[in-house]
Amino acid sequence: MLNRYRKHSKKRDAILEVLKSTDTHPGAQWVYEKLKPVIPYLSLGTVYRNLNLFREEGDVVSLGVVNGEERFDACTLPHAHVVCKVCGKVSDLSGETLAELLENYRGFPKTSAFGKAALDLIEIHNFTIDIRNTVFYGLCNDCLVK
Amino acid sequence: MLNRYRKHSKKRDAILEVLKSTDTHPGAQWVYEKLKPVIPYLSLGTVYRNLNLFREEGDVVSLGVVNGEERFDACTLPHAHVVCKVCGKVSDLSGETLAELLENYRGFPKTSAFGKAALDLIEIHNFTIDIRNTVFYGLCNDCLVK
DNA sequence: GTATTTGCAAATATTTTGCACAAAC
DNA sequence: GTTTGTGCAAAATATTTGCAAATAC
Repeated sequence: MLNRYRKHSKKRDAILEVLKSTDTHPGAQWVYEKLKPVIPYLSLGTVYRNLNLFREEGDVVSLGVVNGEERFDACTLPHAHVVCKVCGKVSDLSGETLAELLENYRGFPKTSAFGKAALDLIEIHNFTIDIRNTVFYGLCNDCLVK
Repeated sequence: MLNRYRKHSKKRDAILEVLKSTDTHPGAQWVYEKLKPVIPYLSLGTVYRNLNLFREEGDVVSLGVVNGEERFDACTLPHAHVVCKVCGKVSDLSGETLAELLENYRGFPKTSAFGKAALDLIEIHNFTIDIRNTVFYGLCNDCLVK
């Protein structure tokens, strides 16, 4: 898409595109299985290499390892995530909801545009937090009733 | 310690003890290396098996995978964590600080004893969150200045 | 004596890497 | 034509598991 990469590659385009087409926050295997029927000469290694490239370039955000597999989000707007410990489902936490969580955090400037998702770094406990990598773990409603 | 396990084991005791003795939120390898000089006939598999047992029994909390390694906390009082993306350092987030974060979350009962760390499950976005597994990712001050 | 725990090594699962070939520019 | 990207297989890494021997009760 953008020309930040050294050379153009159809497979790289396809990998980013399929990531952007979903809100399931998938891992490498999912991307591979989704693309393999369309791009027969695709290898899993290429998916891994490009996912890492995207992360380094800031085109995707890693949500960490869920059930042994690293999960990614191609939406890089500042937002946190909630992860179900049982089924591994990952859902977005809207900037507005997060703002409600954080707007009264001591030291956080009340006048900031956080509620408008304009800020993604906050100071907390001597850590500079990237809110996009912040994960709340718990149980989704489906797994809770079981 | 407690008799919830089927049979007593000195090695199991030692593994839980060394976990409780530190605030570094270590992984299996760290526990193994710490104990190996003291308990020569200790195998890494035993550490893994007991860590999983502790987690199932609720004696330790998993903080998820940091730099490819699962990290644990033997303090099971409700508290969240902040993790440095670069060096992997894990720090505790006190119940009071977390309460500041959450006390104005819409729908969260203002009268609850959350600030006293008496509550560790919160409802958010259709997820029931276990705050002990909640992780804020970012940069610690040491890594930020570099 | 029976059931559980452990050492050890092999198996598993995910991700990374080396290298020859292909594609991009 | 040089540089970058990819397929493929092997390697690396963390964790789990099978099984016989050891330990707990």
